[in-house]
Amino acid sequence: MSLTSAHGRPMRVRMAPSPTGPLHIGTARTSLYNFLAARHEGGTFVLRVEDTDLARNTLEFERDIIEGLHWLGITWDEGPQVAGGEDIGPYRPYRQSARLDLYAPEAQRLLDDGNAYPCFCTPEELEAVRHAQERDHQPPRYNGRCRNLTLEQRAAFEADGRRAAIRFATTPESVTWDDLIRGEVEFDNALLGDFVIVRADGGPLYNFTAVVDDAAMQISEVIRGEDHISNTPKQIALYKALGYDVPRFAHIPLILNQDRTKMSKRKSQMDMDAYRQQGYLPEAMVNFLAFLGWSPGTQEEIFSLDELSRRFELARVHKAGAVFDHDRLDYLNGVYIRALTDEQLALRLRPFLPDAADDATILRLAPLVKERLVRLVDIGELVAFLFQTDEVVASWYAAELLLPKKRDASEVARGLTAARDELAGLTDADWAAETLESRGRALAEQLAWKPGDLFKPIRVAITGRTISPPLFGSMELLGRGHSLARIDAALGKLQAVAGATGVVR
RNA sequence: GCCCCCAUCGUCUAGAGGCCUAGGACGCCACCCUUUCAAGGUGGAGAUCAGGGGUUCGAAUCCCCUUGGGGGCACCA
Repeated sequence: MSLTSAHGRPMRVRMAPSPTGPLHIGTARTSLYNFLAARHEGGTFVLRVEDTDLARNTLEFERDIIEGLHWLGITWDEGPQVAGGEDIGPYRPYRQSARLDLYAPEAQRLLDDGNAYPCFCTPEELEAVRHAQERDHQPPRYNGRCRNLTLEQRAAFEADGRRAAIRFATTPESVTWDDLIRGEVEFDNALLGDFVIVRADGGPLYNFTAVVDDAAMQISEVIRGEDHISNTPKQIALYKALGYDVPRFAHIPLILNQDRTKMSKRKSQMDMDAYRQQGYLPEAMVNFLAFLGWSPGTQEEIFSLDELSRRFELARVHKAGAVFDHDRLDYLNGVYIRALTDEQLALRLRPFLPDAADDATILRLAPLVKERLVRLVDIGELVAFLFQTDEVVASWYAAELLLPKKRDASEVARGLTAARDELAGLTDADWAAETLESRGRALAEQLAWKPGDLFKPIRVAITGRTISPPLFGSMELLGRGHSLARIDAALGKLQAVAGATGVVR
């Protein structure tokens, strides 16, 4: 069943992030697609760190990217497994900063074959040309000034102290490739202009290093974002000039902001770590990301990473971009939270709760909040009442909040007092949700109140809010002493109001 | 400006000529359940398949044009 690549070998794909920023949604999604394609085909997934932009890349970002991918459950067969760590795999090293020596000979080969030439133009000169082209409504591209310099002219520039960049000499011809997702794509290289492959300071540039490395690492399929489509003709020209086999290309659709522009930091939350810190589960994130541009063709929508590996096919990836829909992510996160056992949920909740919360309490809490959590971080607000003093909780609400519709303060005070007396009769040992509920209901019936009317003031007294986890479970967790104290505090507040309006209890 | 890509409910999508008076999910609305909020259940609104031409007995599905949207045009990646 395993498909073979363009060259008859097993599939080898790669993800090549640049550690110039933290892991973002787009990188994660492209990594996921590469990972899934490799797993589906029984191929190899390579991680290569493209850190040639010395000015912008950092080890911290590399760590964020690697850890973020691992958090999602994405693993790779070759490449660094930890930031700054040792590379694994037969094509070591996998960090471009450690491969610098490999690019120079290839650039020299291009020079020797006449496929590249030194360019002495300064940034200012280039800028001037660009401006002139813009003014004349010409496409902005290199004018080829240095392409046919004589040896004397080159020597003169060098004597002048100028350092040359290396430009690739583009052949004006039409290139075509059969994109795995888009089908045949055609491009006229005459429009390209001679692009720089090595900077004047000797630093090799992206289009060049990517080609040299992908060839060296025997990459068979290049799966990357649609924003790279326009790099493809340049790279194909490089592959050919260097005498390498050209891999197959698959350009996946972009992830979009709400306004359908390419997802950007400005308009969307892009850092994966931010989602992690808010308590999005990696399972939900993976499921969500996978469907941004792919679907199995059925009505199923909940998939684990393993199931995705089994079902994912590049051929089913869409061409159109997909908007990142937070509502849907939230929904999926809820689905995955609800699917957790209490033990699993308790474990995941730990980092989102105060240190005062002990493991036993968290475990008892889990079933109470499971159906109410959208993100794990929401646990804080939901159970804050458990970790605050009775005084603080009392300060959260005004006495009016204790009153159900159509019941005044003195009535509620009466009901609450009855509840307090009833519950005070229970021992610590009897203080369990089931008992509390049956006593509460019996009392409501006795008073001829709707249960809800009696439970509302108790709820506010216990939790300080009108919205809370199930009342009796909450009281059980809070314990007898604090529960009774909080009801007393509520009664005190009612008294003040009733007193002010002249109503005697 | 030039080049390339794309186009089904607000959003994610099903759909590879007849099964489509276009299906599912999220979101939204209503009702049910219910101690609040959720969760769950039921139902509903929501897409003249961007528009126009073809091809065909028959088109969301194939072709062409138009329109709209996006991406790219660095000594960044």
